[in-house]
Amino acid sequence: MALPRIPRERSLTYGLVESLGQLIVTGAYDVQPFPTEGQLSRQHGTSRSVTREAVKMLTAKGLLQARPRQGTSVTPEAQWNLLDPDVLRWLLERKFSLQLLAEFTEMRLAIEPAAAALAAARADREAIGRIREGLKRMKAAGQGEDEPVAADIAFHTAVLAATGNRFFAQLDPLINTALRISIRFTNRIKGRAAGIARHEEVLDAIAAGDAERAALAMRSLVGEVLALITAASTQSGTARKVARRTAST
Amino acid sequence: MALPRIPRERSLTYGLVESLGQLIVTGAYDVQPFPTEGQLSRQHGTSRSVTREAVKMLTAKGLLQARPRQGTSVTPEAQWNLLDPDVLRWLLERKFSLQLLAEFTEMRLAIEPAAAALAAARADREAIGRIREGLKRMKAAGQGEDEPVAADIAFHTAVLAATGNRFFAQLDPLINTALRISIRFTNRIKGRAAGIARHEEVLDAIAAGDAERAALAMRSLVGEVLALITAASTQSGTARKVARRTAST
DNA sequence: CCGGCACATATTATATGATTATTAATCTCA
DNA sequence: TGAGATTAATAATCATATAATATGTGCCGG
Repeated sequence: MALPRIPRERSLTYGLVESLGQLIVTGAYDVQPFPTEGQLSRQHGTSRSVTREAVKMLTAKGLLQARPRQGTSVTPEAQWNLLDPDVLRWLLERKFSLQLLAEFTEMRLAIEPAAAALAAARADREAIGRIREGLKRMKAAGQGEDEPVAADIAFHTAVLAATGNRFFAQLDPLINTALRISIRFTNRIKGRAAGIARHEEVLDAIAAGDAERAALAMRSLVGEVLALITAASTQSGTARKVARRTAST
Repeated sequence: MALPRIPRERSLTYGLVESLGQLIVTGAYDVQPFPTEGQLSRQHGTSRSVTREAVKMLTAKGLLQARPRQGTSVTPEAQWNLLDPDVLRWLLERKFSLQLLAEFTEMRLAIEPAAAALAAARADREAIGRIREGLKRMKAAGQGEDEPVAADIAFHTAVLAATGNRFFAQLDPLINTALRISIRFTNRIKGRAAGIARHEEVLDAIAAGDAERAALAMRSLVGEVLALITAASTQSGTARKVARRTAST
């Protein structure tokens, strides 16, 4: 069997993109002006080529803008491409806020029920099989840390893929990232048993080709998550605790 | 009054990103292998710095990947970041397909009703004012080419902004691009009078704070567009005509 | 005191050439 | 035949130089 090709993605440039991306989203450059190319190079011990290429990548993601004489600067947050997986990841991992997680979950609440409905309408056998597989993994998973999370993610990924719609599928990495954070968070509050039952409901409806029921089931599933999040953002004690825990990861 | 600052965005690098992006999405490199850095530089008359930085930007958008000895290559289409405004624009403008437009509209059908509901629930006076303004512009607009389109886009933009949710707002440039194409297309088929009435319905519901009605109204609005598109993709005559017209723009 | 205009200047943009690191492909030898 | 060494192609990185471009800044005339 073919060896799982190891993607490098660990060049100086990519490393710098990661570092800078995280620094930017955490607001490190909100007070001090963004350094010039030369300063950046010196600070990170990279040549100007590497620096420039990293800056260009961040520009492509909407985080930076550069003009001669004026220098490079962080773009206003409204222009950041939140739908870029890297940007969302940096934000959720490095500048966690219940507000942001809630807003993203609001979008999930729009997307995932529709995805379930599309999957049910499409009724692709193979795709449904993969959803079922995800659910099985959830049931089989012990109380460890990693596997239950991976299984849950596999379930949602499979639903998105089953839509046969490239844009829904494209949301997968975003939802993955948010789920990882989200699960870490909701697990604190309630057990997983009820969750599995709800997931089962979604699968049943999709397998039965009942789009409407699938959408409703998925809506209640995601809606519950959103409810937990918004509830927590009022009782700020929990919120702060999670924020701290996440930031330190 | 402050002069409208002219964004440059017309450097060699950005120009090359545009050219290459369009070439890539149109499948120009599906048969021949992607050129090496040196070849690219010669072909486009740019230095290697510019070439490399453009390639890096396209890498950030998921269109390219590069490894030593193996060279640069176009990533499989599934990995393209369709949610990047540039990528979507290149695809819709240079490689128009009813299939893609339909898939995007399916996503709009998930997003926009939810956005309308959120806007209604939020009931931000000022934001609703901007929606109303968009509608007024639609009514006032003559039969010219540009203004009605701009007004329609302003309406949808205002609704997305009124959600107060950054992710919904982030979808704005994508929906703008798709709308421009979409309108160009649906106008061929039916007049605009009915459209205005539907838009009015959405505004009324939002202004009344009736989330459910707002969602329903928006759903029927977008649903109609989707119906037109899917209907057209069966009778391929129209489809081909639009495709040609779009490609030549 | 004010407004406009030329100009110096800091910074990014572009160009060029050389060197290094990586890795697919090839070759060698047991 | 297969494992290990070698080769070669290519991106990655570095270093340096020149060009383009805004943005103050100061001068001048009113």
